[in-house]
Amino acid sequence: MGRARKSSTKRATLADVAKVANVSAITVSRVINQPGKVSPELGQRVQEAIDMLGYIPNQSASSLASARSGVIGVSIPSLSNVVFNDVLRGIYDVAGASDYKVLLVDTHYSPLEEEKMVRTLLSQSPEAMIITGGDQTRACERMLAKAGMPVVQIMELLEQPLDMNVGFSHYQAGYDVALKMLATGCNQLGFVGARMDARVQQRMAGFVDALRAKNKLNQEYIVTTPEPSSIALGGELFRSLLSASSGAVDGIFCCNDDLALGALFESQRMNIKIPTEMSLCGFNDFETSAYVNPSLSSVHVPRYEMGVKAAEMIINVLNDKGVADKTLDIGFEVILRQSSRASVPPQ
Amino acid sequence: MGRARKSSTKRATLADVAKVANVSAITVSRVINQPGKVSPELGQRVQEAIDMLGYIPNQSASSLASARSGVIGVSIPSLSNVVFNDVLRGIYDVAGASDYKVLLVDTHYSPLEEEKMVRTLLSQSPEAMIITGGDQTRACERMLAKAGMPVVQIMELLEQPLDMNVGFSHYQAGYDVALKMLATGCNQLGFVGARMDARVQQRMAGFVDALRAKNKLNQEYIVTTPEPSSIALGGELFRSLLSASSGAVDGIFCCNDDLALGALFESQRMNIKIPTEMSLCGFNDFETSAYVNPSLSSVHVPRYEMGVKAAEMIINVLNDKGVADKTLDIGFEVILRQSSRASVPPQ
DNA sequence: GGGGCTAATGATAGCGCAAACATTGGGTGC
DNA sequence: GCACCCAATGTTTGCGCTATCATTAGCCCC
Repeated sequence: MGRARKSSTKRATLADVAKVANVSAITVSRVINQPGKVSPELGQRVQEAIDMLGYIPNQSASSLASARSGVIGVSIPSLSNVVFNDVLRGIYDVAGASDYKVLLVDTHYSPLEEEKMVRTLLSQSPEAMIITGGDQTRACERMLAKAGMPVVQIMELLEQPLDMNVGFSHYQAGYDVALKMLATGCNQLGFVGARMDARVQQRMAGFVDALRAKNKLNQEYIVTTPEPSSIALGGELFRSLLSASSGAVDGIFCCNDDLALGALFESQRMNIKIPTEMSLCGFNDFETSAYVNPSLSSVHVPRYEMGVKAAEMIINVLNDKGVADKTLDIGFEVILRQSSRASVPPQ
Repeated sequence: MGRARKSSTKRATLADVAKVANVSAITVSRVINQPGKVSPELGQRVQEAIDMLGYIPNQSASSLASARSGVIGVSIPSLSNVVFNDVLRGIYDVAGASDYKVLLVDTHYSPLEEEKMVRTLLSQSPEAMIITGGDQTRACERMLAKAGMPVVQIMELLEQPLDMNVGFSHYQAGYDVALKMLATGCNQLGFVGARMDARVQQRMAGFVDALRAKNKLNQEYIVTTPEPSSIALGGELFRSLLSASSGAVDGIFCCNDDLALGALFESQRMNIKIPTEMSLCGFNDFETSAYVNPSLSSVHVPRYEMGVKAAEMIINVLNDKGVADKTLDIGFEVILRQSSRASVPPQ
């Protein structure tokens, strides 16, 4: 099958182009990679041969010969979590502008799978890597160190980054949310979390520590599950927390906006008044959160910028421009909306 | 900078491993690629050498020597549109299970950029390609044809697919939505669309044709914009349509759930009763749509399955298993919820 | 006007791996 | 006991490209 094909059955090579243009192979290579080094007339002749043959360079051969792949490896925990979309967009935008390709893998939130995926990425000889968080296995860290390439860890701020780091403090964000919710008059604060990956745990730790510091911590008001987040789950956990607290809770910090929206929609169905009977705050600031009624308080994170900065750091290092600071705190902002007591006008 | 590095400064090669294990290079290659062909003792010895050196195969060299890259190229119009996430997840799940890597590019909804990106993908010598829709440039089609590899076009059903095709009829979906909305008692139907890519245009065409067939078409009730969709935009377009129709419209088909949710939230703020004064229907069936109050009618599409099927088709062809049918209609389902007159119980 | 430059092009070699073919050393059948 | 076969391992070669080192021709300077 597929034997018969128009024109030559095999992909054209540099040598084919060279023959047609009546030049040496290396000249064709230069027309493609260093056009300035070839005289305009010859360049044009070669270009015509390239077009005629529909020549597309073989990147494997190029990588092998030059030890440069033009690939940046990126590892994220989940393709379905919208949060990573914006980051990815930032990475792709910057990488694309510099003619780097992005090889993307999904670790399903598992360090072991991450290790396997990083191995896969490394086998492609990327020139740099962007990975999520700091939960790598020892073996994974060793591979990365051995590879000796620029690495950026994103999403969170690490104590001891492998190399470079762009993120923000989830702990501080959780802490700030607690303080703000207390300031708006909540007295019985609860926490709802799902998936419970490292970053969610940090948010929770900050939230809990703040409550403890203010002597407002009630362990029974903390509901978590390893299940992945969803709006449906947010509704369920909301009900769980209500019954666990016998309805005493008057404010809930949900570890992300999925859960928070689920809680908000469920509270509407249960006829619980928001924010008068119940305050809600999410995390990640989805677009929906700003427009739902009542609008949802959340923590805004400049995710696109985080991706951009991570990619820029890498491009700079690859171009020997150096990097001012190996660690960048991209920050966050707690945004109080109508789902919080001291409500502000929409948007 | 970065000169000093632990252990050998260069990545270990097959030959290095071979020397340590005191075997030939090809034996090491076999341990990795065809373990059954090596005796267990030797295999073990080689494996130890691999572990000791932290050897990671060089995929570029492997691709060059074997003419197999293990890469599937995937091209989607947008990284930020959630719709493609589920499809991608399906593709990644199937590809990963068969040890194929996915190289993903983003065309920003531009056929010209798609052409450039396809060229980039082809330079990586993928073994197959998954691309979105049927709007390729002539040059792009030519490249793909010349490459002579399996290609699956996804998201929509094409009249003349380049090769294989998995999708559904956006036209039919739009048509069905119109009929269903009319059946629930709407009389003055409007359409709101953004981005207006090929698929949105097909939905609109189906919707419009159905209205025309029922003699219910009013061109003034059609509001579109080339801007990308968002919830915010949904609210704006909703207002536009209301004023364009002097408030006469009693049902709106939004080309996606972003716009529809924006319209729904805006209608709440304007105190327009849904569905009694206004019916709404979106497209894509986001999770939010099922849980928002009132819940939003939408068109459900099995996106994850679409990704899975596309990847499976490719894997089958690559394994010479053949494919039953080169075109697969994955279908859709119009789901009426509380935002439609003949409302059904939530969920 | 000759030494020494640069710009433009070419020849050669080798990147790391696997395909293809070669070799070895038992087993197997009768 | 001998022809045959297969399993296990090795040798050679080349995939398509670019780094490196020639080579040539023009050119500048004093």
